[in-house]
Amino acid sequence: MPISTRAPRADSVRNRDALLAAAELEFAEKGQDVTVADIATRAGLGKGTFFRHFATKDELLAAIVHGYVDELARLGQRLLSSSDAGAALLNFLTECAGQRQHGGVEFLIRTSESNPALAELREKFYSTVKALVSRAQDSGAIRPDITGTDVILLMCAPAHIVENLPDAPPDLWKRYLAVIFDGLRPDGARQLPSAEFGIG
Amino acid sequence: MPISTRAPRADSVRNRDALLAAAELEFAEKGQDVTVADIATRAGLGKGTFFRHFATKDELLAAIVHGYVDELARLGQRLLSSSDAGAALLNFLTECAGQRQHGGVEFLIRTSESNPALAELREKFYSTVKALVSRAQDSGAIRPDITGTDVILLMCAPAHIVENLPDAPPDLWKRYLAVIFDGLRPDGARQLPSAEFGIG
Amino acid sequence: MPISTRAPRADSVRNRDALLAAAELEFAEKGQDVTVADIATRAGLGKGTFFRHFATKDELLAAIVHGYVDELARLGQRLLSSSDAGAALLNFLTECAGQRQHGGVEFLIRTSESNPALAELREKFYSTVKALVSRAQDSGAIRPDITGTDVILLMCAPAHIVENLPDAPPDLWKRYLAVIFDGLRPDGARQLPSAEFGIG
Amino acid sequence: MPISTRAPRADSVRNRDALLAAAELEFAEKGQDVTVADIATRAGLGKGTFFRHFATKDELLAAIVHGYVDELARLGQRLLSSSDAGAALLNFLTECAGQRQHGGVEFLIRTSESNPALAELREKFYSTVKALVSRAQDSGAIRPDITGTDVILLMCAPAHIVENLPDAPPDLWKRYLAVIFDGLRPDGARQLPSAEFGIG
DNA sequence: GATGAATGAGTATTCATTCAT
DNA sequence: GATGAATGAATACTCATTCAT
Repeated sequence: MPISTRAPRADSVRNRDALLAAAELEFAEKGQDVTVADIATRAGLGKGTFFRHFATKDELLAAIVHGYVDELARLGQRLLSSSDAGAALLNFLTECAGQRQHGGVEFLIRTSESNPALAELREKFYSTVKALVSRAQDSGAIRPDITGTDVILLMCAPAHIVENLPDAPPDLWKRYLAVIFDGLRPDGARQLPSAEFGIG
Repeated sequence: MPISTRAPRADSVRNRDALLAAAELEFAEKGQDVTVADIATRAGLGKGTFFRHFATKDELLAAIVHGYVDELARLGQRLLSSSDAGAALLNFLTECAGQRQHGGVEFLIRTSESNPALAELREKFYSTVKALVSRAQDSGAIRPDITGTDVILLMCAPAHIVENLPDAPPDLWKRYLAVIFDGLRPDGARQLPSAEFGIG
Repeated sequence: MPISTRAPRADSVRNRDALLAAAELEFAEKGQDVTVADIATRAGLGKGTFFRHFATKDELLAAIVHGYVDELARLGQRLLSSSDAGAALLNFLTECAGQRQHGGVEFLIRTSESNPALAELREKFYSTVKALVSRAQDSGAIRPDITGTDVILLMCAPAHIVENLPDAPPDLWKRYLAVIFDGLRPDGARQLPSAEFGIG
Repeated sequence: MPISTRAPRADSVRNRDALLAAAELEFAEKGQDVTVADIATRAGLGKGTFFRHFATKDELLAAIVHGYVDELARLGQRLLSSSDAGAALLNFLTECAGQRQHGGVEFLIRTSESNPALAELREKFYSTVKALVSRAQDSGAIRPDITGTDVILLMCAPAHIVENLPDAPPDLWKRYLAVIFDGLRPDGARQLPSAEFGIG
């Protein structure tokens, strides 16, 4: 098969990426009220093209989340071989909270099983986090009564706290990640209630 | 004057309360996308009745928030005279996070000055929290590098973390409040970044 | 029967008049977009009272028109005995166009037969105008090819022309009544088309 | 480029025209209370299609008025070079009053400056009428104490007079234009009151 | 494959009219 | 009799999704 069959595919990939990038920018600027038309226009494409790539607006959302969480999961995997397990977890959480689309993990947590690709990724992401937490606990950096589920849930808090906060410095979330991470440390840890809940 | 002259007004109050209650339930269930029609139906009333009581959907929201935050502000004021300042702050945060409509404080933080009653309440609430934090710091229960703004922002996190989480035990938020509160303690506190932001 | 039975009736009349007066003021201020609530409030009454006096908003409108047109019809009757028939017609048209509620005649013209009182009044009003026109023609003040119907229809024009005209002097309508009246005079009158239409 | 690339646009234009036509019919039948839904239905289209073509109900109105008045303004310009200035003005006024959508000029007079295209057209239209009047006065066909503003305002009267008049012959308005035009003639003209008002 | 026109269900809000008190 | 609370049909406008070109 000649090059001609590849050309449209290359175009198609480019369009898909353009839509994803445009959507991220739009979401970052306008929050949840973004319209499909806005995304398509920003990508320089027609609405019809949008729906050729994503059957649904939600599917685009899932694709964004997938790309984002996949990246984090890979990072987590890499950090599993770090020698300083406590620093590894902190690095990981910093990346998780710091990215533009922090909403990714939240979305992942709350999305139903309807999307198989996402469900699979979720398993991978969760187990990675749990492994990171486990190693950090073994190294004494994190208190032992904390579960992987706890960290997964607490992970989104710093970014959410500063979301939509007018006039806040852009790295304010680092401050709240620091507080929460201090809360995860063994120093002066008090007894925690209700441990029986596990996610994933 | 017999009760009969007040009766119609009593009905009206009952309806107003029904609308507020219905709205809280709907918000809790469906998030921010609740429709006026749903609220009215849930309250067993017609749409028109909704608008007799609240000129606008936003006005209802403001009313819910006001009632909720006002209660918390009063509680905070009472706790200011408690002898154990650390316990007082923890009690306060527990109340804040534990109520159904935890979104109230978040809403308060992000609302513009357009509603004077709410703006005034915000001042009162903020200064109460700051006073509680200050006293807790003086008593040594809270680390000194934390500001009132920090506590105001962190306050909403526990409830938000568990929001919309399927199958979670109803008091799971207490666990995350405990972690965050441990992070606010002086024990093993690490240096915090970017302190120059102040809210209110 | 003692005085007590008269008191409510006096009140009733007072309320009805208050509603009529309030409605005229509201219409004058806000045009056609007046609401029943506005009228009732301006009259210092409840909406329920409004509907006790007028089964329908339209019925109130009809009542206003009736009062207004009735006054004009009486004036017309009086002017029928004036010695100067031309001046009588001009006086009459001036009154018709000059009143606040000039819309009355228009309303009368366009209203269906559904309101018997109004239908009867219409007959009286029309015949009065026709008589005034006829006398003016006999006296030579008005051209002979003009019908009563013509005058009835032209009557509303001056007031309508200046209606809703921003910054116009309040008596601008007199200017256009003068032009139209000059057009009704015999001097230099040209042939008129299509005379076969008769109203009333 | 074959026709096929233009075909979708042709459809769109057809729909736009259908909406304009439907709107004119609806306005003519029901006055100002026409609903967007009615217009769309009459055009055989969905509501959404209406808003694809006109961002707002008012914008459609403006489009109708613009098309109509623009045509009249062009006619007026052409008539400016006619040799019989009096006949030219009468022709012009006949066209103005005779069109279905006579409301255009009225709308133009009363519309605020919010629409720049319309504001510009208004200037053009006004100056054209004023020029026609001026020429007619110079030729002795029109009395000298009449202003362009007077003619602009009087212009709408014939059509308005017969508007919504049941059972009236369709050209009845010509009769009232004739009367008014006779009133504009110098023959037997009486003194006019209050000349100091100027529009445009 | 790409485009953008068409669609129509959905949303907040208004207001004449009814009815319980 | 008076009141004003309740009602719900009606209205302009939005937006995800479909489909003809």
